[in-house]
Amino acid sequence: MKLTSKGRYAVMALVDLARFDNINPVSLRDISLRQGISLDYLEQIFSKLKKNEIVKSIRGTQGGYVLNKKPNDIKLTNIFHAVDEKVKTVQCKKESKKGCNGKATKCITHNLWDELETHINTFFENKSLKDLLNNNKETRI
Amino acid sequence: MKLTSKGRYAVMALVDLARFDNINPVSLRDISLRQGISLDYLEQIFSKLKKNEIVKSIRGTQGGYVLNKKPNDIKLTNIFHAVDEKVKTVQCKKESKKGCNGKATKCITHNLWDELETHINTFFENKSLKDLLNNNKETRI
DNA sequence: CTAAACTTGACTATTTTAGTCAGGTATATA
DNA sequence: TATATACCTGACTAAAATAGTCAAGTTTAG
Repeated sequence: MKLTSKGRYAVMALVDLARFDNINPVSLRDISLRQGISLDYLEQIFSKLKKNEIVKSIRGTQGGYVLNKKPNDIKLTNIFHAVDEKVKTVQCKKESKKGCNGKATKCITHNLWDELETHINTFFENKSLKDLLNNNKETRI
Repeated sequence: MKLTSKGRYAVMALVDLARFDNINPVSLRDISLRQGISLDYLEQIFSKLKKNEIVKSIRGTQGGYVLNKKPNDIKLTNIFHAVDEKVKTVQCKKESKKGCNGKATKCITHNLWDELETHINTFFENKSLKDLLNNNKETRI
């Protein structure tokens, strides 16, 4: 099980953004350069972040992106949800008629995977952008 | 981030095996039928489980597989490790010269991903086959 | 008016996943 | 001893997901 680049990039970019948006909007070009992420790819990601009201955009020269909420109110859950990074541990549909794998009985490890999913999601719900900013004060450039 | 079928199947198959191996070795054919997993795929998986000394094999008619340890001593970690299901949250090599993404500075979210990885692995280290058997006593066929 | 920056949608190479397929070899049992 | 059952091994492959690229815009500060 691995985290995709899209999810990782989204978080990296937002942390980067959060550190610099106090004064002016931050351009994707800058984030791209600082974080080593393709500009085109960042554009896709920020389009989703915007749709989910995590960031606001300002067009034109000197434009860029700004956080749309306080860092403390942006949880990893929100970010991942925005970019479609979901935690999936089971194949079977929840509450489907037949249960798991088209079988009559619930698959024997179903509870386990549900537990795992909850365990991971809890982590994401308890981490906000603010936590990450605090974490990185030491290594601030 | 999602769990692959290989990891999920490995656990499902072992739980199935653990429930039936008290008397005789369990054939992959039976597991395949009960769990709805392709026999050929199961063979690949069990080859790895055997190499990692999680199961023993008995060849020939009436043969099959048997657990090689007590259910309490088989943790999810061991199973996942055996079938190469690893938890990967970072792209960058740990302790590489350049740090993350070929950059001079450690990527700003590195600690976060390490934390996440640990969080998930802790779950796997604390769950054993025995826990799963207990969990499913109610639904036992 | 023009360069910087956001906006949108389509396209694609690569990698991973989830298997299949085709041959084996060992052994219990009749 | 014949045979069916079951393990064993390696190569192959279709489909999906990932991680982007590419092209053609629109907006706006200066």
